[in-house]
Amino acid sequence: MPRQTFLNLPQEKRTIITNAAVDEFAAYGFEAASINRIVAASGIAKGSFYQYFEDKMDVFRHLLDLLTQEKVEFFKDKHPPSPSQSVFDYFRWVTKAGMEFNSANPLMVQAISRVLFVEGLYYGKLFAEYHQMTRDGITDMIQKAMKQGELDPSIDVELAVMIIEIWTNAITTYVLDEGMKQKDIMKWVRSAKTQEKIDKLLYVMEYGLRKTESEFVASS
Amino acid sequence: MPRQTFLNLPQEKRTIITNAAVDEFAAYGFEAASINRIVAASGIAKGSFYQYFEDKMDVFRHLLDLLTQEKVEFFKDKHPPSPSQSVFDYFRWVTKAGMEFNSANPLMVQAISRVLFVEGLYYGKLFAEYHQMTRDGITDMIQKAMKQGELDPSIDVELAVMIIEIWTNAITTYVLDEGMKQKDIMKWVRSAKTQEKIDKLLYVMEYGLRKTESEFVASS
DNA sequence: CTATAATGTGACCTCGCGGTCATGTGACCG
DNA sequence: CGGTCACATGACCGCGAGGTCACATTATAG
Repeated sequence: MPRQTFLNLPQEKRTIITNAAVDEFAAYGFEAASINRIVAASGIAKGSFYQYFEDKMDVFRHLLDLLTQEKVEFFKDKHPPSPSQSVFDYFRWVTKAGMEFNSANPLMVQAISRVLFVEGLYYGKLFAEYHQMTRDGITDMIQKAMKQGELDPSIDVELAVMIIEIWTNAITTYVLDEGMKQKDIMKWVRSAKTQEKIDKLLYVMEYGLRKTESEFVASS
Repeated sequence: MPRQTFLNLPQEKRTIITNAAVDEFAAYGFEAASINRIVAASGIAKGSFYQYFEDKMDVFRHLLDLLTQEKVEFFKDKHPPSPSQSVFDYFRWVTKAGMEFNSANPLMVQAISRVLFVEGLYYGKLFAEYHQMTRDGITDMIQKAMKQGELDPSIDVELAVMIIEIWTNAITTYVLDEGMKQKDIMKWVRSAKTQEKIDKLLYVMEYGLRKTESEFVASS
């Protein structure tokens, strides 16, 4: 958690510092991110930085909190198109809303996901928590779908979770990597071509997953 | 390329140094890998290290060469089970043979893939080359399959390549991450349970991909 | 045995890192 | 006005990094 001193700062100054940190983490990841560069980019003294944050991890946590908060804010107004959707429709909706959010905050998302999923893979506790949360969410979704009779109950849940997780990460990575090359990432994300590509990806996944366990056993 | 001095070394010594480098890169990635630790683990002087290699990148390139060479060696004796396979059978075979190779050289593969795919994503030329090579290989495979009438020619090739690539990476990561937790990675990879899981993954992918473009358009 | 070339060595260099702290500054208050 | 308190500052610290180099050691050749 940032120190009180930071919270007392005028919002404008906080924003400058936050943005500098986002840029730095997005560009260099956690290990290689340099506090010297962050303070230089923010136009503050190094001593000030350490009046605001305990250490490097503390800034990063702050960014993570900000992102979470903004994501909650973003999804608060949105409602899934219809109450009794199929899981796949729901998942498609979540994916697309997520893409909208990511393209509205590309650098922020890139900074976080780079640290959490890339470096975190190798030395992270934060990552382990996040990872488990995601898996739990997906597991719930699948089990709910089974109870509603949308998915064959003999399906391998663990496997389905893995598949959905992989796809989610792959799509996020794709949107960030490809989208960042564009002049206007949001325009690119919303373009018919991109949307069609994502639809196809989801479709392939959905179609594969719909096959039941029994069918697999029978056909293999 | 390593210096001549290194090539003149007795093989045993070269192996010690190589292994130390593999351990280091596997444990820390490229940026955070320490030449001090490598020389300490190898029992050589730092000066000697710089008589063998130009710099840090040079050792890594050497490991990459070694891996490539060993992979070629490994696949040389193996033959795809039957000459006129379907692409999917062929792909399944490649995937499984790759898993065998990876579980025979887990640390080496982990070191390389960590640097190339994880860190390389963000600052790599080496990665870009490797990436393109993989994509080209997969593209060839798909186009060949189309000409042989195994795949609907209206399929989106670029999309299919993307899907196959994602799966390959996901499976490699899964095998390394999960397998490294086991006592005997090779035993784990060869176990019926693991094989079944991989079969299912490939099956989901295959089934989704088999749907033709036209069917997709019709159903969406 | 001597001359020469090839290897081995670790003290040393510079650099930038994360982090500290004594001191400066200015707004507010009695 | 003096005193206090929150905030600002940048010189400074220790560390470990990648990399160098003058010198010691060993192998080879005549």
